[in-house]
Amino acid sequence: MIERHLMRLRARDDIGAAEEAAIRGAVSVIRPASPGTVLVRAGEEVDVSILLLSGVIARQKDLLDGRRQITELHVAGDFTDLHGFTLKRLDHDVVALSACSIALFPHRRIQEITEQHPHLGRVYWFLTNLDAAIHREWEVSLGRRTALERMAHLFCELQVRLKLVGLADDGGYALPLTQGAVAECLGLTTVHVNRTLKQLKDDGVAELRRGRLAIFDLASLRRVAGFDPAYLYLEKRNR
Amino acid sequence: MIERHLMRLRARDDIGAAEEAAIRGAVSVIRPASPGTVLVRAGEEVDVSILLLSGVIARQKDLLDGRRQITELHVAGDFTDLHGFTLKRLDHDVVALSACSIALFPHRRIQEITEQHPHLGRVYWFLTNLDAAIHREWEVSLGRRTALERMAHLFCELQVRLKLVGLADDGGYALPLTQGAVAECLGLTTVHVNRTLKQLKDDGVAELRRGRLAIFDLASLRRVAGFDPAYLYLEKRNR
DNA sequence: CGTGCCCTTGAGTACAATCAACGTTCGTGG
DNA sequence: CCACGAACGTTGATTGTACTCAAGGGCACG
Repeated sequence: MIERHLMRLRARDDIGAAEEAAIRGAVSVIRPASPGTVLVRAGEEVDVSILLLSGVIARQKDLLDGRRQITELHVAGDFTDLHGFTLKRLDHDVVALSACSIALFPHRRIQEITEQHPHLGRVYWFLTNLDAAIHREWEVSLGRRTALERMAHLFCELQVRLKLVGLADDGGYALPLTQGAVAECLGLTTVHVNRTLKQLKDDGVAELRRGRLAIFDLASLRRVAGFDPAYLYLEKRNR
Repeated sequence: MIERHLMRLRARDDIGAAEEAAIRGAVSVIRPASPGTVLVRAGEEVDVSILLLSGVIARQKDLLDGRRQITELHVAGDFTDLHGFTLKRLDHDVVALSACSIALFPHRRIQEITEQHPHLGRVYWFLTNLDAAIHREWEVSLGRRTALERMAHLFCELQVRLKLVGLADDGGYALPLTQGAVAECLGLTTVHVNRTLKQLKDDGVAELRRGRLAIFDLASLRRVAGFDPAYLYLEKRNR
C-alpha cells in the first residue's frame, strides 16, 4: 500500500521500525482519483498532504490567458504536496493526469512525527528539498535545453525515479500522459512535442505510445539529454 | 547584522525572544565576498549554510557546453543554501554577483534549533519551501512567459522581496547585476536582454542603469508581468 | 591613457509557435 | 456489433520571437 513510499525513503535513508510504524499510523483515507481530477486547487487552505500510491499526478500553474506550465510530475511513492505542511496553502494546482490511487496524510500527524521522530522529520524535510532540486533542473531544461534535450531529460528523470520504486527498467516504463501533458511539462506546444517524439523514435532512441515509454537505447537517451542524475540525490545518506 | 533576516522571518511569523537568541547564537563567522566568487561548488559536501547580509547571490547550474541557468536570486536576509542542511551537498553553485557580506550558520546549530525550538524548525523548513515556490514561478516564466513578461516578472518579484527587508520602494531598488546575469536568470541571451530592457524603458515602465532599477510605473510593471505575489507567501502565519 | 568588460545596435538565421486540416483511437449508446 | 462523436495524434505551410554573428561605443579601473 504505502510500500513504494517506504522503498523511496529507504533508498536514501535507514528507516527504523518505530519510524515505519509512525508513518503507517498516520495514513488515513485511501481513495481513487480519475484522470483530470483537481485534487488541490491553488490558494485553497490545506491540512492534509497527499501520498501518491499509483498513477501520475502533476503540479501545475495556470496564467490568466490559459497558458499552463506543469512544474513537477509525481509518481507512486511521492508526496504531491508535503510542502503544504509549512506553506498552509499551495501556489499551484495538484491534478491527476491518469487514474490514481492516493492516501491522505494529516498535517497534525506530520507535526507529531517531526517532534517525536526528529530524524524522520529531517527525512521529510529532505523530500521537500528534493522536489526543489527537481524544480531547479526543470528550470535549466526550460531555460537552456532544446526541445529534444528537454524531452530526453524528462524521460531519463522519470526512468530513474520509477526504477527506484520498482516501476521501470532500462527498457522503459508505463507513462500514461497525453502529448498535451508532455508539452505542459516541457514548455512546448503539442504540435512540437509530436514532432520531437517522432525525432526520438526515428533516431532509434525511444518511443511514447499507448501510455508506455519504450526506451530503445538508454545510453543514447542519456547522451541526448546530457543527463546527470546527481540532482536526484540517489546515494544513501547517514543519520 | 542579521537584522534583515529577522525582518524577513517576522514578516510571516512571530519569533520569540528565545528563538531570536538561538538564531543569534548560531551565527558564527561574518565575512565579505567579492563579485564572481563561487561560495559553494556543486557536488561539494557542506556543513554550514550561508546567510546573506548584503549584496546579491545566485544559485546557478551549468551545462557541459557552457550554457548556464540561474535558478534563483538571493538578497539580504536570505539563506542561500539552507537546503544544504538536509541535502548534504548542493546540485548547483552558489555565486556572489555583487560585493556581498555573508554569515555562516553551522548545520549542527540548525539541528539543535529544530530539536529545541520545533516552531523555529518549521519556520526554517518553510523558508526552503518558499525557495521551491520561487523556483516554480520561474519555471512558469521560463516555460510560458515572453521575454518582456519574464523580465517584468523578475523585477516585480525582487521589488516585493527587497521591500520586505526595507531595501526597495515603489520607485525602484539597487540591483547590481550585469545584463549577462539577467540573461542567465531569464533563459535569454545578453543581446535579447539588452533589447528587452530598451523596450521596458521606451514604454515608460522601468529602467536598469548603473546597478539600479528605476521603476517609472509599478502598476504598469505588474500589468506587463501579470504579477501575482501569492507565491511569495507574504501573509502572516499562525503558529 | 590604455585595456578590458560591459553595453548597444544591425543583419541574417533558426527553432519553435501558430494556423489549418486530416487521421486515428477509444468509449458510448443505439 | 456497429455508428458516432470526442479527444488525441499527425502532418504541412507559414510566421515570429529570440538566437547568432559581428562590430562599434562607453565607462571604469589600473
